[in-house]
Amino acid sequence: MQRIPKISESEWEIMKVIWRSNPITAEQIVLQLPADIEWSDQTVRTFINRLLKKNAIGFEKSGRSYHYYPLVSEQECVRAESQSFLKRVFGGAADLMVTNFLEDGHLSDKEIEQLQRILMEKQEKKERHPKT
Amino acid sequence: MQRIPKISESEWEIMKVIWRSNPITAEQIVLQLPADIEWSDQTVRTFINRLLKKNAIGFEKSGRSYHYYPLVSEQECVRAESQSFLKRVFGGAADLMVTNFLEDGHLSDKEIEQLQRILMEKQEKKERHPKT
DNA sequence: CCATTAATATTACAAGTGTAAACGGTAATT
DNA sequence: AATTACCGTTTACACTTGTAATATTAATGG
Repeated sequence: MQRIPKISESEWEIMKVIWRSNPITAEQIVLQLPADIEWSDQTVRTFINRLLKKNAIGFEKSGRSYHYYPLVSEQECVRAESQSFLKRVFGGAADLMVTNFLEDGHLSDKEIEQLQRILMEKQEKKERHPKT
Repeated sequence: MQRIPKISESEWEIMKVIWRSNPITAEQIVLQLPADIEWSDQTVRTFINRLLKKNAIGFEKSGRSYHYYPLVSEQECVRAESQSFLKRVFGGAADLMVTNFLEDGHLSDKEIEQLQRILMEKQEKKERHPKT
């Protein structure tokens, strides 16, 4: 049983809501899903149930309804998905991927400047901690 | 019928081979798959067939065997997958994604320098073509 | 020309996904 | 107390994916 369960596209939407605020009831999850998602209540509950089965979330009973909370962190899920994506599409080469994003115009000028700041910081940090 | 078909993880492996060299026979595809992939011939042919059905590849008959070639470019598939990944995991925010890759230590120092060069170039280009 | 063989095409089958409806129990309402 | 309304659980069903085995067709060697 691997640490991080495989989370499907739809399930990601549920998880994002739960990570944002938890513990949370099924009803609230439905309400907090992005407006462009139009799933029936039942559908949402199905996804919640599958996430329970996968041990991606847990719950505590509270009277009539359950309050769900994550059992895996967003951090680790993002990392796992990123690795998988990276491997599938770029054969694992992270620099290739980032380069592609830069070249392919996914990023606005403002975003590019932001990145430059981050890179700068990283560089400085490196210089202050040589070979760490 | 959308332009870019959805290509599964296994199918990506096939596509990568076909993009690298085409037209190419099924036999050669089997041979050129990464060594760590151990699929039976039949499995590979199944994937090839599914890609045909999806119109991701085409073929020309040549005697006994077919020679396959891509009908969609790697560029557009990479772009589609990236968009999908971005939307699923980062809610579409490309800068968040790149930042995450930087922060999360996926990149070596050398790669980071490389990126800085690319950003630099982009910046320069922008300055030479103001508001283009 | 026909049998052999090699390559493609069809079929199989379980697990995962998207999308719900139906069922069941418990709490609230009449 | 009986009924309703709500919430979670079970069941459903078609499509995709991973992983092949089997069937069919076409080319090639005799």
